[in-house]
Amino acid sequence: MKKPNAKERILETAGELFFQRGYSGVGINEIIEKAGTAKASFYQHFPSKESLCEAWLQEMHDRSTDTHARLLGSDLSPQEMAAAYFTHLADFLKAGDFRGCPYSNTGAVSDENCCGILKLIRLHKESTRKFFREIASLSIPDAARAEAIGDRLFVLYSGATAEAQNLKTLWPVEIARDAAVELLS
Amino acid sequence: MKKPNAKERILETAGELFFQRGYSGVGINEIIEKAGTAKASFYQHFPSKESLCEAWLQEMHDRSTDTHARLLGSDLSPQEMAAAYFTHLADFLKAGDFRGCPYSNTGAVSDENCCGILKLIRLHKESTRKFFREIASLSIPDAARAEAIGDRLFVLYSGATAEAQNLKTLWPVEIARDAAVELLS
DNA sequence: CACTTTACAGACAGGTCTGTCTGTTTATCT
DNA sequence: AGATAAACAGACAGACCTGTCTGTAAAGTG
Repeated sequence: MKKPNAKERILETAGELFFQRGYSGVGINEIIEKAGTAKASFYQHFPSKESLCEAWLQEMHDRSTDTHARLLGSDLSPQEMAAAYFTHLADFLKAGDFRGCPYSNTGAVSDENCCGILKLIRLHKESTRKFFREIASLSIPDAARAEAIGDRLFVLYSGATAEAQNLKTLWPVEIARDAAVELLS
Repeated sequence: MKKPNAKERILETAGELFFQRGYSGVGINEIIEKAGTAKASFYQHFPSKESLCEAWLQEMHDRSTDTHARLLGSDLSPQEMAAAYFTHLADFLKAGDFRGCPYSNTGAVSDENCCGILKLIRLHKESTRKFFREIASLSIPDAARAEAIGDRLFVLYSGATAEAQNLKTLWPVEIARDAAVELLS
């Protein structure tokens, strides 16, 4: 517990740095220095910086999948689920200096060459969209309408994250949460 | 008209490149090569790459201010104004290979050192927020409610732009436009 | 014509980046 | 103890970056 192996230390350190300063703003040298490993060790575990980024995105995606499942499996009402998820976002942003969505931020500096990264971003976004659609389907009988409302929740969530980052404030999240609760009532 | 001066050529070329590949993905050397100027000429007009970025953001902001004023001064209904603005966004994204919001994308790679850039981003975002609040105030008598609805439109607009970029598709814009029209009715 | 401004051409310095390489040290397992 | 795997340390190459510098050519103005 005190001393995980090199791969885990690299992944954890890189995650923090990528999140704080963006994928393109952090170099391998800084990562290995802060993780306390040698460069050779890094390239033994990850063939490239890009693959490290993919591992990071995948790890976060797995965690968020768990969160979605836990919320959907809870006994909260749909409105409460959505509200809890937006509150979770607010806590996340507050704790992380309003750095916004790691997926969107990474996508903003990835060209079409990084297709592995772009694929993971889309995977996560579609998964989040599906999560909101499922919430919506719990309180809206009409399936087509539920899908449309779920998509609206998704767009609200994304906009709240983006603008909280740009403006370094929490009101977009609160606005989006209120709108989401209204949409589900 | 065929041959603007060096400064304008640099600004125009840099604008296209920054938009297509992001601020951090484009170097001075490429800009001046594509603009057909010398490096010395560049540094005669712009003290740094960062100041070039600020000029670019400022230029776009001025244009969007015009668009806002024109829309607000038109004889369209509030719903039509919002719908037109989202349609404008759809056209913009389609024409630009779904590169998303230049301000948000630039902000994602700027740290707190680039305070001039960050200030312009916030300026533009607050200005867009105000634009949506004014639209909302045209169809919602209660001032406080109008402000809240305007903020929702703003968050929807931002989320639509972000997710259209991530997913390379137009449905977030259509979803947001429908939601906006509903909010204003 | 002389002068000044503007732009061109491109070398250069000093730094950062990814990724490769050589070699040493530590830990684990039989 | 001996063997094997993992991690260490760090130099190095090659590319790219911003910004500075020297010098030349063209264009407008008195």
